[in-house]
Amino acid sequence: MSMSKKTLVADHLREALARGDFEPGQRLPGEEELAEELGVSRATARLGMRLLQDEGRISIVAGRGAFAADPRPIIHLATPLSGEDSERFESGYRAHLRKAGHLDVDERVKVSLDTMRAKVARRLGEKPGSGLVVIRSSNRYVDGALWQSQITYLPFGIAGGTVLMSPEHLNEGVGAALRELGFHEEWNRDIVGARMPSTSEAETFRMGPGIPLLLQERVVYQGERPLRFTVTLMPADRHQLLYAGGEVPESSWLPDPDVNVFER
Amino acid sequence: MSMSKKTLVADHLREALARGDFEPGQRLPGEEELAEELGVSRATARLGMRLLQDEGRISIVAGRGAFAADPRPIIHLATPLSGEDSERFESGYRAHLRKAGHLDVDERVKVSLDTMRAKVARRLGEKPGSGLVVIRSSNRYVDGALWQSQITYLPFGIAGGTVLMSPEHLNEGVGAALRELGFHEEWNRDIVGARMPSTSEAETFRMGPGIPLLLQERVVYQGERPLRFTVTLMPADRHQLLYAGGEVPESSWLPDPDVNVFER
DNA sequence: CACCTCAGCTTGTACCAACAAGCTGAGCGG
DNA sequence: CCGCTCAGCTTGTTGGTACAAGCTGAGGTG
Repeated sequence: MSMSKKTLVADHLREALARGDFEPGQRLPGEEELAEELGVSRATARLGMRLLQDEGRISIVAGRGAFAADPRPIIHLATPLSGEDSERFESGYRAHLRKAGHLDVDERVKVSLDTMRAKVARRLGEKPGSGLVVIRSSNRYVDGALWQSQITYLPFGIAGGTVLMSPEHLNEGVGAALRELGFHEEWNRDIVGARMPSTSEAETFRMGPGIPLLLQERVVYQGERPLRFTVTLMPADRHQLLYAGGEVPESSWLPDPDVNVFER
Repeated sequence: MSMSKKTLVADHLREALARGDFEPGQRLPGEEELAEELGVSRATARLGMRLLQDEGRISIVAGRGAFAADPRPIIHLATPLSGEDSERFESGYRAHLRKAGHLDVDERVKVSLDTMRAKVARRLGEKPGSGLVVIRSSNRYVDGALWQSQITYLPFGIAGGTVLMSPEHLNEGVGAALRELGFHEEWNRDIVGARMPSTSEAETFRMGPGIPLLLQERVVYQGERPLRFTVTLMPADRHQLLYAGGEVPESSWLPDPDVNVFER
């Protein structure tokens, strides 16, 4: 069984990467060079490199060349915390970003009002089409590129006419605002999945090919009543989610920055 | 700003799919047909279709054609449960698969003994290279294809010479076995991420291009002592993870089968 | 020194041609 | 009726050519 030539090209590069011939971020041989070295046409070399790109191992930039991938995911604490814990982590999150060399962190919040789409109505336990939802979209930008996109849907019966409808007066976050309004976020259900981004999503997140999108959906309840529904989109090479469960010792909450599911 | 032709091909198909012109699983026009219809070469039509494939929206099969994607993820309850709850869910998981029409469910367990790799040692809080680990790899097959792959690492000091080293006598699962040995799985830390599969991973899971791999790493502790480290690999079009947190009402544990983060 | 332009390198797009390989179903033979 | 073979359709691979477009740095201009 002989492999196809493009597979040989891909294997050649994969092995070189596994051997450590190239530091993360370092430039690899170009299409022309690789084609000559392995005795294939430029088209074939290109297809082989594309395989590596689709595996997320290299990043190809038009006009510059191919570079060894350098994923540095940031671990998010996804387990819901009580008030002061959540603040402690929030500051930790920004600090974590700063420590990784990302100084330019910006958050933009937009609030709008709309009728419920079918999916949102189902999550919030309402009849589709009928009610209104307050939609809070919060986009975090790091170094000018979209880092994380979050959309929170709140039933109008809960958020209508309250502080939750003004983007400015919400420094404490949605959870704290709900608490002040007399609601209690008692429990939540998260669903985590992944899919490839559409071309437009890949653009706004500035994701190269071969990078999946991590999706988190959270519905927060008080008893049987849904308080909010939050959808979070994150490029998977920059985000990983931490869930702690059971009787977690006080000292073990914070994530270990070295933990990373990409490591082999 | 005029788009490239392959982008036009991709847009043409994307819109047709969004319009609902094609049922999930239905065959789309082929490369040749599409090329003629849009006045481009077969090579260009091919590139355009590949974009859609990379987005996970269509699935291309050699010799047959392209088909509208039909993701039907199964929701896994990822929140650790106490004894009887976990059994209730385990049966629910199989039932869920059966309900989705997957009758051929098989699980193969292999056990081996090895020295610790650096990563495993770090998670289990041991010195790298020194200790031994018991490695339990459990692969679940559905309809003949690998559905989920799980590797559990147990320190030799815990699992060595016990029932955990024999694949057969472990119907109750690793958690129950640890309990019988006098250990208590008090709390855990999960990290969830996603990346694209390597070509070999894509083969064993029978994943088409454009489908990411969902990764879950779990370390289970008793106090400060790590009891086990489990890595789970799952194709993201067939798996989504459910995490419940806070004071969850008794009646709300089971996942709603209609919940699906892919729905727009 | 600051700014701009542009040559030259690299990847991106597009087309053509030819053959290989995978899949299905019609049709033949037992 | 069952099973096998094979024609015919569809995608996969490879080579070739040509030009477009993105990026960088050298070098000129003010």
